[in-house]
Amino acid sequence: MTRASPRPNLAIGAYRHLKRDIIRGVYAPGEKLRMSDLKTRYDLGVGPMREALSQLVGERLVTTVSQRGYRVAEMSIKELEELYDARAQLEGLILELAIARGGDDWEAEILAKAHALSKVVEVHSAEDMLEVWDRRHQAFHSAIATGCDSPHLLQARTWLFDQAERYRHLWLCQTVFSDAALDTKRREHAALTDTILARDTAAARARMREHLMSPVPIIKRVLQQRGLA
Amino acid sequence: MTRASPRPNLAIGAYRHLKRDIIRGVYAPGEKLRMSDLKTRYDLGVGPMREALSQLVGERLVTTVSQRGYRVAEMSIKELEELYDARAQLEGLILELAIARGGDDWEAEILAKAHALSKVVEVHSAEDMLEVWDRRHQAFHSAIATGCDSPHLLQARTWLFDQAERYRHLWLCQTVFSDAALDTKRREHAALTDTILARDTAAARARMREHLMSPVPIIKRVLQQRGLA
DNA sequence: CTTTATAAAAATATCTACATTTTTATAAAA
DNA sequence: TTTTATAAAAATGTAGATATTTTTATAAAG
Repeated sequence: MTRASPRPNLAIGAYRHLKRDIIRGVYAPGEKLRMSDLKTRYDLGVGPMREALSQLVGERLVTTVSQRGYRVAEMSIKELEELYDARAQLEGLILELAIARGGDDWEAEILAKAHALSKVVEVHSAEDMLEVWDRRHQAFHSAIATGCDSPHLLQARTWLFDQAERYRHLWLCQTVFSDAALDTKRREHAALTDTILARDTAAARARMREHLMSPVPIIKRVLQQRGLA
Repeated sequence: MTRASPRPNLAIGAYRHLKRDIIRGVYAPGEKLRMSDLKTRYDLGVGPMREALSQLVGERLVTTVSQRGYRVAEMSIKELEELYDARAQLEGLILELAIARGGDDWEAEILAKAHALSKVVEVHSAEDMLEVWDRRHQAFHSAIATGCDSPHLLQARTWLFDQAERYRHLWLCQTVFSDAALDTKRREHAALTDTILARDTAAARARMREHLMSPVPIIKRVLQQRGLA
């Protein structure tokens, strides 16, 4: 009988909650995070709140200068472009390794996840985009990546994803896919899956890059509208 | 006149100090980090110490379970092998991008750093390995990587390096290079530099991988001697 | 108008006391 | 011997008080 899992301490809840709020754009890029406000919003004292912030600093979603408080990390078009390029590059590497290393179970998992994703035939709201489509979308891509059989590369991938998530959130909230757009995405995913199952590395990499970069112009426009250079 | 930089808070110093101690093996893998001991050793109270630990948890050098305290992350041969493979893969990607993107200044910087590294003609102690040779060695490799022109990929690289640093430390402390070994390393670095300057991506990648993986058998033996599977 | 100086208000960072949880030591039962 | 129960000791986590630093508001000087 293993020991029961202890109740998570307050810092853990605050970390999760604040991280989620940052990603969802509750705070503007560069916005000051004042302790008096945070204590109230997340219902805890200074100590655990500072712990949560420390972790988010380590994750680069929050910046800090001693005695000058904490701020949400900035966003910019320049960062967007470089970040998405970096993600596409790493995803290409991971995909190549997965194609070389992944077995039958890996293929089966991709097909299962692609199927679940394709079953989303209509979305009505930004909430649907986030909670329904994008969950399955992420699961699909994770299934592909898992074949690389490298926990550390997957962690680096996760970190880049976390950095990109604020930008992705802009895209997903801005964009409610029409039926036609969903159909287009379904085709993209199917074509990507085909190249992967065919173990055609070059084609898979090209499709993956194109697929990953497709939200960039949309996000760019949103950032421009918000006056972020 | 810009504002003076405020004095770093206590958590920052503790973070740096503890991180350094972990990397240098002051604590064994998996060792319990007891707050009463940490407070004394790093001369501060619970609050800032917990902040420092939070950041190290985010960096995966420390693990924690609520109510059960903190521990230094484990090490293993399995992790060593996967981590070094991941590093070699990412370094290969970064090298390929650097060769495609780097200009004349980048080449000049590599030559300068290679030159400084080659000037180390003898090392007498583990301290020399760390403070003299390895500083220049890291600077050489960083100069190469910088050409990829992707801050996010470089950050992912840094994170992998941090994960590897405990393992590297075992190697560097275990291994005081003889003059002959230094000469061999010098040749490796020169050959690597040649392939880079020749913009021969395939050859450069192959040499880089071989070079990066060369400490693995040594580290493996050290881990085995210490009973880490 | 801008700059400088000052005081007050607000924010930041840390320590300590203390409630809660976990671990350790010990004794008894199986 | 191992397992169980109990109490004591130790460790963990947090709130609140407080010292320090920064920011804001205001007035005076240039």
